[in-house]
Amino acid sequence: MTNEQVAEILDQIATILELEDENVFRIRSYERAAEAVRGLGEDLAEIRAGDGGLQSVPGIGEAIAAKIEEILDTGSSAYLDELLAKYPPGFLELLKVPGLGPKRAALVYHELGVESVDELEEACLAERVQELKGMGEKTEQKLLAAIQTYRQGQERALLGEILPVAEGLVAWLRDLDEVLEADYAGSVRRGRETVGDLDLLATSDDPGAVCRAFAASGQLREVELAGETKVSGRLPGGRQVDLRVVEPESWGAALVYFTGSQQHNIRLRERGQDLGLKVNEYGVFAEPEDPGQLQGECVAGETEQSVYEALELAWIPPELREDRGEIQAAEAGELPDLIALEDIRADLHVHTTASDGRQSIEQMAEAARSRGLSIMGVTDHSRTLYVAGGIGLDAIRRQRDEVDSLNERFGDQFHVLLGTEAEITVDGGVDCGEEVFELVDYVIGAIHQGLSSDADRMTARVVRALQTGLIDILAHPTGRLLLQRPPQGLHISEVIDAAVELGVALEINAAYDRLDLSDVHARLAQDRGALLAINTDAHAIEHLDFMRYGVLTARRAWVEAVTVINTWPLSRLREWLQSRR
DNA sequence: GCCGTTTTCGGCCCGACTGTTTTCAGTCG
Repeated sequence: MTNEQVAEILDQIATILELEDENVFRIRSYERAAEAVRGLGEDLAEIRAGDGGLQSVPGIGEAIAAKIEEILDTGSSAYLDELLAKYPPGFLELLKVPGLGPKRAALVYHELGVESVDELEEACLAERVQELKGMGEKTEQKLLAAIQTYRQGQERALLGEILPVAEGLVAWLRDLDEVLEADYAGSVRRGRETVGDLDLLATSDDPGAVCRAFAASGQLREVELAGETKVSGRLPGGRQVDLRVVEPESWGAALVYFTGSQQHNIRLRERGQDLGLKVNEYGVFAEPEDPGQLQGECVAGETEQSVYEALELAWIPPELREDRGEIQAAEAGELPDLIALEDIRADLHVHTTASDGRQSIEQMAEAARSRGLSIMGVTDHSRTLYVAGGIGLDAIRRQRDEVDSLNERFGDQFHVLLGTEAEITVDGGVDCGEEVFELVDYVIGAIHQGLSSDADRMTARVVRALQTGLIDILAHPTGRLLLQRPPQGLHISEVIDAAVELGVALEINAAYDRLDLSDVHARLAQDRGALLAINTDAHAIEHLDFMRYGVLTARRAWVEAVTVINTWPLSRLREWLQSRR
């Protein structure tokens, strides 16, 4: 049972409790527990066996701990099964239709016997929904439109697909005369690996004008809602976009509010309550002096710093705003000094035409240099990876000569290291013979084949490969492809421990469909004392720009520059590689 | 259901928008 699977069960329980009109705080507890589980780097089984057990996790108490233990032992929850039995199979799908929440889903089920999205559509077309209490003709039409939206699918998109779009829209907004400031917020600003929609924020003395201009701009395929302070619509690809425009004095408060995860925001507001302050998207407000007033004096709001300061907290970087301990750290003045893109000197995982890349070593090196890097490592695939044009000894000899002459030309301006991306074989061997090992400066180990074996065997295979002493960096450790292929069943905790013991650096592969290690795993790795490497795995010049996604993931993992070998100067990097031989 | 330098019981974030309503429920973020 993976943490994600357990989290999904907890979420399902919460969803059905909503249908049952249960106590909202009980529902929130399940939701918070699910999020807490998703934020764990270690497997639940491991935490269960450790000090304090499952209840050491904030948000998991006696009752939910018992349910998680049952899920870990049996693979399911009797409580969930009991709840599910009250509804037809597939009923929960109904709740994915935008605008149809638990109350109305329960209503159409009990009153009309609607059990699925298809049946909901039939009921709407038959004009039976509008006869229900609290429903009407307009609601029915909206539901029909929402069903179409739902069927177009694409619940989430990759960060790397959305971030450039967000930047384009922000630039467009900033160009408007009426706009004072503009930025993107939401999960994009937090740097989450996938995002559901795009949140934009702007300030203006004339919000209505900004909204009208945006709605009429042609940036959106369709406009779903256009008010004086808010515009909702869909991008040409169908992705949802929300723009909110606030007065300048609320800029910071709005940015905080629209950036933080729901749990982070709840924590902030609870903290405000404790301090006698009310926090909302317009500012931080003192208690009203006389009871007649709705709202007290505004004590902060123009900048994010002012909002956090009013809550007696240090400013929290957006990537940390997930309720994963950042508020406690900000209170104690113990926030990490997060790595930044400017800290990166090297990209150590780059392919060329020698295997399956599109450009030569020289072209990739020039491109890396023009991007401000001072070191690049060439790591074409090793021979056994036929499908990617893996190369053998002769080709690596030629690369060695080419790299050496390039370095002569670059002098101390830039340096190319020669590596190899060596295949980890099914038996835990490393496809890197003695002669190749002597020719290269370092070895990246990776698995591309035989991905289907079970977790115990997979873990043993990777650990054995690390123990050969041949590998300096373990590439994309779990092999996941976001929205396509789940991570390997791999006991990541054991792999991390082995990496720490053997001094192997674990990669955060920055390709935005991988981001592997993930944020939670990278955080665990740093906590355990592992070294990390952030590499683009570029197969073409433009892929070198993926570095930002790797850095965002590292920041979400609370990673500091000192942990990441790509931030080291050449002398230190060389020293480290030498010491491993 | 969780949690606690004011509590082991009694609290628990806040607001916008919409459509249906004579004052509010549902949904969303």
